[in-house]
Amino acid sequence: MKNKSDAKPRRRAAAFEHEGKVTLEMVAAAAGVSPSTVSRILNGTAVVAEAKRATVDAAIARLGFVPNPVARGLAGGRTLSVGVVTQTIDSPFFGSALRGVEDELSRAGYSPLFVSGHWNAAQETRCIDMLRSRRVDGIIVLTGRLSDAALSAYALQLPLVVTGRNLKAPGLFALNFDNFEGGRLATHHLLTLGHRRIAFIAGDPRHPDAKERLRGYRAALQAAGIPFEQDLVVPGQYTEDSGRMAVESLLDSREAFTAIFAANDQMAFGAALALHRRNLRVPDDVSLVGFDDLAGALYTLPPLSTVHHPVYELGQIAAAAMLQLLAGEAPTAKLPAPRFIARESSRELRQR
Amino acid sequence: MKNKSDAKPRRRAAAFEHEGKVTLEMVAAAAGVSPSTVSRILNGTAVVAEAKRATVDAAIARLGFVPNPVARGLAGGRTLSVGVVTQTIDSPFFGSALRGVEDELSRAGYSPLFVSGHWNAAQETRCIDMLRSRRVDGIIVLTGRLSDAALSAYALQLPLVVTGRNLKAPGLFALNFDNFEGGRLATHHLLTLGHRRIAFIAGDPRHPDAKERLRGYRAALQAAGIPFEQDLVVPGQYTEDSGRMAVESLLDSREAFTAIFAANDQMAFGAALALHRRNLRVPDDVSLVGFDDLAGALYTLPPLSTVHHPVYELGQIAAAAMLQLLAGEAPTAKLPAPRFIARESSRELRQR
DNA sequence: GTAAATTCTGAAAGCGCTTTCACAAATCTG
DNA sequence: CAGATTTGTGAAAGCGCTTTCAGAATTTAC
Repeated sequence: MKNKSDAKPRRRAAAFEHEGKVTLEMVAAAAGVSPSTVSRILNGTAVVAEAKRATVDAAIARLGFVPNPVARGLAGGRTLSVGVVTQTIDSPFFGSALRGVEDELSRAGYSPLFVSGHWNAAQETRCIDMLRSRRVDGIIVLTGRLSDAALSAYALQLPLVVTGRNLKAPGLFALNFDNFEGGRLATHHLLTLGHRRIAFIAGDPRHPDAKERLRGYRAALQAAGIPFEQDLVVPGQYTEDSGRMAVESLLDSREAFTAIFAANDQMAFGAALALHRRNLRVPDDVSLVGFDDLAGALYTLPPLSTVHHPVYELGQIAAAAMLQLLAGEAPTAKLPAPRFIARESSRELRQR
Repeated sequence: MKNKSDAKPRRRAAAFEHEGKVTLEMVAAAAGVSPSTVSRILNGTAVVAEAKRATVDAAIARLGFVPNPVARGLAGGRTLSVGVVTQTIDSPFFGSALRGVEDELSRAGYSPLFVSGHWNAAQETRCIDMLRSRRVDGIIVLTGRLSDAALSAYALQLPLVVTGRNLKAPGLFALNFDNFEGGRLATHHLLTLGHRRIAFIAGDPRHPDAKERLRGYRAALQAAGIPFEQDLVVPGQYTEDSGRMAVESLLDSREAFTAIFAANDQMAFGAALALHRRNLRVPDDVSLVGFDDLAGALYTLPPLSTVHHPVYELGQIAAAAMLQLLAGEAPTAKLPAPRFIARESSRELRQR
């Protein structure tokens, strides 16, 4: 009795399955060849006589046959899917990257399998194990907290593309953006406008990108002969709210500044709100620049000056590199260099 | 020779595969039982003697066995994965929903497979076919352009959860937000503040939600005894830029208005920019309200008054409903009712 | 105490495809 | 033109699991 009710959904599922599904075997029968031959034609694994190939192609078309990726995965070890470890699927930053991955992968008939690591090494490890158990052909890791050593170890087992770090290891391709140069560019922009006291809202120091952006800030300062002041640097977490709080603590500290460089756009958005609340106008009272050039940066009031980070391309290039790895080639692609986009949130310093 | 280089990556992939993978068969051998028994214990398909169950559990733990979902999918028809047809993976709106889906699904050991339909019926059809070929156990369709008839047909073949429409069909569960009420609420809010000439930036009329929101706007107007004016409604596409253009055309038309209700937040963001460019201040010169309560609505200048749309919950509930469908139960969940969130972009009308 | 009904469990047949293996046919040597 | 190569193809063995089927071991019934 218990059994009966248990079986019900399963039986229903089974009924769903065999719904007019055309199998390779049926194609073989229809074309009068063996399944092996059909498989070979499908995969281009071996040369097949032109006549047979034509017959089989015709049969495939006539029957509307679509190979079953699940069976393929079991038999061949290839699933035509690649895992993508992202951090937060609903962030404007990763969203673009995922879209780039998706577009590029689907062009080659691959499907992405997205999982979120939530900036947590343990979680990321679990994600990767899950992806492996699902037999993905390769994994793209977008930034994250996993150690280089851990990643290198995984790369021994299946092709890996990682972003946000510089790392050389067998079976692994790393794609990095020049965050240092970006940080330098943004700071340089403010310096050019005459700003001398530039506050910096930093990202989490565990992030290599965050560290690099800070390094760029310091380098630009140094190049301009301006001493670095620790008190002008406030910590943030790459979220809007942390940007807001950073500005508040900055204002409370009574440290003088005429410009703010936020290590990412999201924090810049928060910073803008905090300034607004204190009746400070951007850019008249304070110049504000961000980093990443998120889609939203165009629609803040005023539109945000920022460092363009080609996030969509990042996803695309990472996916293309994965495809190359899978094809046994060695990817060489690089990300475009950072560009600063001056919009309306920054202006020349005027004497007050 | 050609063959040799072709074979290389494949062989490498094969080497990756058999990397210390523990199979069910090995567990069976270790526990001294048959594979069937192990399978039964894994799936709870039948009662197994307590002693054996213990031995097998021990063996599973000792060997660190993890069942292979691919094989399971082939053999049993269940893949523990559900397809999610979204429209744009990098939209702030869908991002939240996807996150809700992901969180809820993973709680039950299922994985989501995200694909983007890009507001295009043909593309969505392709996505669904792809998901079916990958043997997902069910599909969640977030809004989209597919006809109700097409969805009902799919629902006959595998469990379906759809959002953004009211639809009753076997094997299908529809989850809808009360967009009419939301539209009414937002308009009512502006009316309460004394506004009489309220412009409406509409969404694509092919969207049922967009139509409902407009209907809500009209209903509120009517309830207040204010005649509807076609010239105060301008078309948009749910994107920031379309919101910007809508306001520009509105301003160019010289139609008088004191408030704007944008049918979604993204258009409200664009609208805010357009107003700013024309030196109109929000909310002093024009009140502005949106719809959706995206994460970004908190960080616009000024923070946007809007209708809260529980998008994350939408994803969660959709996923939970799918899980119920899969378990053979009939879901009954409903979305919370719309709430209006008054922030700082709207204020009482003052005589000018 | 035997016949009948219940459990529990293993053998074996797939799921839909890939891939080795071997063999027949075609092509090439000298 | 016999022997050595090189194709092109089919048979069959999996991939790792689920699930029927039927037999063995218990339990229940009369």
